[in-house]
Formats: sequence, structure tokens, C-alpha cells
Amino acid sequence: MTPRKTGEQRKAEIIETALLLAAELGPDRITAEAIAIRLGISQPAIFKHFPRKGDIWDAVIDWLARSLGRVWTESTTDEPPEQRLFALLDAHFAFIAAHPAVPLVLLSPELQARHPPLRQTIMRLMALFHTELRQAINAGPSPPGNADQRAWMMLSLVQGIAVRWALSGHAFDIRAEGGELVRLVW
Amino acid sequence: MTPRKTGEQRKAEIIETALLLAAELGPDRITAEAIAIRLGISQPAIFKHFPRKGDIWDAVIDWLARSLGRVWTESTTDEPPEQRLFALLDAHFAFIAAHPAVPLVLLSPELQARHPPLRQTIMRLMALFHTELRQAINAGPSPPGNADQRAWMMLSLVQGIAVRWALSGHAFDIRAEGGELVRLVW
DNA sequence: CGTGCTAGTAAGTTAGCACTTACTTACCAA
DNA sequence: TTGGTAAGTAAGTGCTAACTTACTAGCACG
Repeated sequence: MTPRKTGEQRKAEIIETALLLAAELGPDRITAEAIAIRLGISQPAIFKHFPRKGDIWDAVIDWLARSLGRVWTESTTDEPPEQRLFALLDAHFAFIAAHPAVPLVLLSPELQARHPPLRQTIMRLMALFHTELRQAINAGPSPPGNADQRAWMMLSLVQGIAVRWALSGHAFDIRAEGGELVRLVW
Repeated sequence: MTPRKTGEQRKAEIIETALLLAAELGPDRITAEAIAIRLGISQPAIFKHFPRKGDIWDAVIDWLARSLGRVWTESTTDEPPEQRLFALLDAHFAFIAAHPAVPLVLLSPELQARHPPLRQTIMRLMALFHTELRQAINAGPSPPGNADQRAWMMLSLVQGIAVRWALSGHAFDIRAEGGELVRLVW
């Protein structure tokens, strides 16, 4: 029998593996068996920890929302005000670079169709990111004009860069190129 | 028996329906049966026209690539040079507004995993769009600096807007808001 | 008017994948 | 030491969706 682990350990491993595989296959093509093989356990063992497959997505999304929230708020602690926006965006890019599946999970229409709760979380996360961006924009030496709209613009730009990075097969350094493009706009 | 149509007519209908359903369910969740029901014919009839399901995607992607190419080149005919960029982007947004599934099909990692040829077409299309953007940028009263990078920035912004529009359930007017954001950046 | 072609149908077959059942074994606590 | 709990397994079940087979029927043309 395979080495036994505690439920909490296995749950964490399953979540981690789901994110890993999501980057390779697309989030909606992950099977319980694929996760099990990757972890060296049998397929039904997965369902011991997450009775329905949707529960895995609940857990992944929960982890994602927590992590992103933490990344955003912690990035803006003690920067000089005009750097707050860049620090926020850099932290975001760094997180995506470390977890390439993040944009795929958040943006997958297939997963949203199969798993409706995802949609709400995404809208909440986008609103939260928008708020953080707006605050960072207002904190800096802002050009005149609509900070709200500028924040939406930055949000779209960041999402677009992330999507392009995923499509290209991670062919460029998203943190470096993202930072450049963001500064170019500003 | 259902009214008979020519093969060409049916093929066109199937492609159109696939795009319609892609916007509702996500591209990788479309079934041959869903298309058949929508068209009022039986499921095997689909396979008369497209022996493998992947053939439908080949046709959809081909239509998409042609249409986008046409939209881009035809938008830049007789504008005053400084308006060329905005005309190009407006044409792009208008096309997406008319065919909401376009960004989903192009960006679906599930579909890419299932149907590898898609990936190449996407990269080609992105490169083409980038070229068009760069030319439009160079044609206008360009600020100093890297037109190449500006074109990537615009491309990312446009993709980000399209993705956000799709995620929001088409909750805003992409042509109007896209135009505003693009002008804000410029 | 009939013959060949092609769009269509009903009723399969097969494969993949979520999930179940019935059992086994590791591990901790009384 | 032992007995309950929880992690694990092998071998299913059932559903969904791609694709097949064998047949039927419109339609253009000689």
C-alpha cells in the first residue's frame, strides 16, 4: 500500500496537483485519475478526501482567493506612495509566474459552466483587485482624470498580459515584461 | 424527414451554431448533439458533414482567421493616419461584439489541448494583429519610443478587455468602453 | 421514369470519467 | 493489546458523448 498521510496533507497535495495539471491540460480537462496517478495513489482515494469533484474546485478557488488577497494587500505596506502601484502589479505578476494555472482557472468558461460558484468568486476577486488598483493609483502622483477608469484599464492590461503569457506557453518573463508594459502605459 | 439542404449550407450552419454555443457553454463543452438539436437534425447528420468533431474546429478556426484578417486590413483603408489605430481597434471590438465566442475559442486552453493545430493559428493571428497594430502606431503621430512594445501593450489591453467582457457575461458595451480605455492609454 | 448521389435517420458501439461498493490495513488512544 | 477511525485498494456501475452501421428518401440528370 502507498505510504499513508493525514487527510490535511493529502488535501493540500490534491489542490496543488490540480493547479499543476490545470496549467498543462486546461482546468476543465483534469480527471480524478490524473491527479491520483500524479500522487501515486488510486483514483477512489481522491474521493475519500473530496466526495465530489466540484469540492476540489471549491478548495482550489478558496486557496486562490486567499492567496491573491494576501499578495495584493501585503504588497502595499511600506512603499513610497508613487511606487505603490508598481509594487502591487509586480507582486501580482510574481504570483502568476509562480502559479501559472491561476489565470487559466479564473478565466475558464468551461469550468464556470460546470461549476457556477466560480463565477461569483471571480467577480468578487476582480472587484477587489480593482479597488486595490484604484487606491494605489490615488496614492501616487496621479495624472488628472478618472482613477476608476484607469484602474479598469490597468486590470484589463494585466489580464491581457497574463493570457498572452499562458497562450505563448510561458515564452517570456511575465514579471519583467509586465513591469515594462505597465510603466510604458504610465 | 427534416428539410434537406446542400452540404455547403449545412456546413455553414454548423460552424455558425458551434460559435453560438461556444459563447454559452465554453468551446470545449459543445457536443455534436447540442449542435444537431439546435439545427433540428439528428446527431449523426453532423458527422456526415464533418467526419470528426475536430474538423468542425478546423472549419471554425479557418473562418475566424479569415474574418479577423479581413476585419483588420479593411479597417485601415482611407482613415487619416492618426486615426488608423483607433479605427483598427474599433473594428476589432465591433467584430468581437458581433461574435462573442471569438475570444473564448481563441483563448481556450482545453480546446488547445484537445486540438493542437489551434495553437499555431492563434500564434499566427496574434503576430498578424501585432503587425497591424505596429503599422497603425507608426502611421500616426507617434510619441517617441518603441512602437513594437507599444503594439504588444495595445494587444494585451485589447485581449484583457475582451476577456473581462466575456467573464462579466457581456455586461458592458465592449465597443464603447474599449474605445474609451484605448484612448485613455494613448 | 429511373438511377446514382448525397442528406438524412434509428439504433447501435465504445471509451472515458465521475462516482460507489465492499473490503483491507495503518495508526493512535484508551 | 486492542479497537475504532480514517486512508487506502480492486472492481465495479452508470452516464455522456464521439463515432459507426445499416438503412431511407429527396433531388438532379439522362
